[in-house]
Amino acid sequence: MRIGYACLTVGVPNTEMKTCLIKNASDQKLTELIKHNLNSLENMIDYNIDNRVELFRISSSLIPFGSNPVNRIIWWEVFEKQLKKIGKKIAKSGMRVSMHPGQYTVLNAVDENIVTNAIADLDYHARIMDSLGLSPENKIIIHIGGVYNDKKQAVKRFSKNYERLDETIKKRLVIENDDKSYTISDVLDIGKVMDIPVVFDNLHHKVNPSDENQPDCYWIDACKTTWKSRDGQQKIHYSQQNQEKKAGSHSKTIGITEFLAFCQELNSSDLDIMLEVKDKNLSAIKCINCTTAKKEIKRLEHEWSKYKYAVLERSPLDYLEIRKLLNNKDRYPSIEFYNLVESSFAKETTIGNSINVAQHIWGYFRTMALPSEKKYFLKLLDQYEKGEASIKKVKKNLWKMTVKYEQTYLLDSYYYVII
DNA sequence: TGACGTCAAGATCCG
DNA sequence: CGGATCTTGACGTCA
Repeated sequence: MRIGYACLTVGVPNTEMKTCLIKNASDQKLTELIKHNLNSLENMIDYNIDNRVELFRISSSLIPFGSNPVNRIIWWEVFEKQLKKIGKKIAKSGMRVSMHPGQYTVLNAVDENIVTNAIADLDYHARIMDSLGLSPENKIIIHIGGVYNDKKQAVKRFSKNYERLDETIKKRLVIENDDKSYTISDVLDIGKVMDIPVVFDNLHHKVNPSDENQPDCYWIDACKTTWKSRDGQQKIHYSQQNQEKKAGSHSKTIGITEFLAFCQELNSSDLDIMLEVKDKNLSAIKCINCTTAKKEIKRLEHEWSKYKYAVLERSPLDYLEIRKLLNNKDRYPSIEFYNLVESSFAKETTIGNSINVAQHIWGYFRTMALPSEKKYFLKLLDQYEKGEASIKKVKKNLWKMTVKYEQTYLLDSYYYVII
């Protein structure tokens, strides 16, 4: 089982995707942006390799306006070398990547212009995969599209337009159930007839269920038959409901207990699970650590080094509890560990806790900080205590110091990520 | 015509 | 002027 995350990596410097407004999209600007984004992608891939993340979705915004005529850069030639280099890293590490054009790429549209745009967009996505030199198991996932008051005709148009696609797209294309129009049984019907692999999305299914009432594992098994050996291991999308938002909204983090219960229900574990969740790589590593066969305590200790100050800010009790939990080096208490982290994140920070943690972190720079830096920090902290400055501002200052004085231990801390 | 979803760019406000 | 916060953009469907 491989578990991964989508598009962006949180808490890792130099992994941001840049873009611009279409009116500012000059050749020079676009070239700069592409160069920047490819560097970010390479950093994300490096991060994934270092952290044993073997499944990853590449953002569609890698090449700004990648399928818009405004972008006339022959990027696959200009950046051929770096693309090949990144692709080699991916393939060599055994990582599987994918891409997912958004809800606005509609292959079955009535308007021919929109269909042409959709095909151009799929061309663009396939070109990325091709220029990375990746095999057809690295998929491009789309939804069926609109209904236009006549699902039968709409499906027919999907099939017809699918046949117009180039082989380099077809060999990678995968279809997925959505949260509004096409249920998993709709998509399975299409996938079986047209020989297209089907991705099951559990949350879309919850929001837009099939008439046939069956548990998730039934549909996952049903989708399995659409995955041929040339397609690689079957993939699904997994997410949890954000309780504070409307149905279908992704949760901030993956609740580990709920995730493991889901995994328990699965009939087979030869499955790739793409998480769709706000905290991205954080949840991916959590789920990987709780399902891995390599139960090494040092993995949890490494996680703890990143989570500890964010936990301490919310709950000193949970902080002590986790420290105690990780004391025994013969155990691998991954589930208890993440349950405690989640439980602390459910609590609010207090001004007292935040000041305590900020002072603790200041301790890393105490000996090298300039008097002026110390004065500014103390002033900020005083303002924060009186409600005149935000904790964000305090953290920003501490981040600046962390970078300046190269405190590597703090550079990875989620203290700066989870605010 | 606006909501939907997503994220960063761009615009504007504030001290 | 720099930093913080609000608004816009880019895409297509549907109510």
